[in-house]
Order: sequence, then structure tokens, then C-alpha cells
Amino acid sequence: MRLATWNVNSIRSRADRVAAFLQRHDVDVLALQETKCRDDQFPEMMFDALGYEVAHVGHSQWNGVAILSRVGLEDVEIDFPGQPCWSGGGAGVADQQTEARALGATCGGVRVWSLYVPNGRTLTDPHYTYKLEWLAALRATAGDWLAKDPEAQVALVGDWNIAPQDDDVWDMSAFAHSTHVSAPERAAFRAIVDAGFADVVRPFAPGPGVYTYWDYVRLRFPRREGMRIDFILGSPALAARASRALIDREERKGKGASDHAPVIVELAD
DNA sequence: ATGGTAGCGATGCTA
Repeated sequence: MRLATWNVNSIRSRADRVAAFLQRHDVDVLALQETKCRDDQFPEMMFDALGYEVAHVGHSQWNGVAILSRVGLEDVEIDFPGQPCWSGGGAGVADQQTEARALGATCGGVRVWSLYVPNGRTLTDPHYTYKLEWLAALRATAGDWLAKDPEAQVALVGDWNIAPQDDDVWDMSAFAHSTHVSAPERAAFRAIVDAGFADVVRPFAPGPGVYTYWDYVRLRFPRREGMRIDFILGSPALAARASRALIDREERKGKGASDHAPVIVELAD
């Protein structure tokens, strides 16, 4: 089974690229982040026609996560248990709906979670605290899943908005006092790895200089100034099946590219 | 040169 994840930065503006990507790489399951649309706006028919079932959650033009699968799509959940709500929008505005940042479904025997971790914005922003709480809640919940079933086939995939190692950015000095590389964020990521979820892509795509994201501005892509922030983490039973993996850097090229490249792993039967 | 790009949706917000 071939499993991929991709922050598409709007599914409506990139549906053609997504369809071409699915076919080019013969992908079975694709997790998407930043679809930037409501459920009723998702171009579902296009993927229907290619043989994929679609699950999506999106409440507005922000966030939005989806899973496309041609090997079954069952037991869809929006939100993971304990997922925090964003409550930094101001006192008095009580909107308790969680943001559209997590979607789970069972595809071909694998419990797949498409995750869009909060960005954090700056180290002093309430959004940064929210990011750390969000990751801590995910760690607690995912740890419970493995405690209940150590053999579970679970994939935690998506845009983590964290560069776990210094090699995961082009120049650490450019990230002094910024998010994505701070010690608390890296500790939150490591806690999920320590809970039993391994990066199944890095062994097949070692750094340095291997990235999944390049800012649109300042010629980051041609200058090869990127960040590795998109990951496929697998439970022990899932990680044992990883036979190859790649980051599709070609997809970042040309007009109409997302600022993120897709990440793919091949899982042995 | 204190900038620049992209997307949504309506002017500023998010990344």
C-alpha cells in the first residue's frame, strides 16, 4: 500500500495537480492538509471519478483536512479525542467547535490521521500555547491507542509545523527566536516519537538539505532554503512495513505549486 | 532594497 501526505494549500486551486500526483505515484491513500474550504466546496467528484472515496472536514476558508482512499474509508472521525479548541479569538466569543485540523479514517487496515498542527505564529502568541497543548493532547490520545493495542496499525501524517532537527532547516541562525525549532516544540514532537511513533520517511530520505516546505517568498525554493516539517509517523507495527519512501520535490516546481511537497511511503503487505 | 508570494474573499488575515 502506498500512503502519502500533502499540505496542498487550497484543494480548489490545486485539484488538477492532486489528481495528476495520485496517478503519477499510484497512491492508494492520500492525506491532505490546508484544503481551505468547507465540506460543500470540496471537489469530490473529480476524485470519485479516479476511484477514490473522500472524507473531509472544513468549516471555513481556514485549515481543512481530508483523506482520499481507494482501499476503503471507514470509521471517519473529525477531531481526535481530547483535541483542544482554539479559544484565543477573544473573550466573550464562545465558539467551542474545534478547528478542522484532524481527520481519522481506517483505510486498508491502517488507521490514518491527517493532521494539520497549529502554526504557533510567534513564541509569545496565544497560538503558540495552543500549538503545544494540541500536541500534548495528541500525544496522550495516541499513546492510549498503543497502550490498548501495541500491534495497532496507526499512521499520524501531515504538516507538523515543527523542524525536529537542526538539519531540518537550511540555516539555524535564520530561526533565532522563531517558532518551528524551539525547544518546547521539539520536545512535544519527540514525546510523540517516544510514545512509539517513528518517522518512517527519514531513513529513506536522510538530510541534510532534504525539505518538504519552501516559503513562496524570497526565492526559497530555487535557493534550496526549505524546512522539513511534514512527516509520516508510524506505530511499531506500521513502521515495520515501510519498504521505501520519498519526498516529491518535483511537485514544488512550476506555476501553481503548493509551498509544500508531498511525502510518500510504501508499506509492504 | 526592512522587502517578497499565495489563497481566500472582500480588506485584511493567515502562512
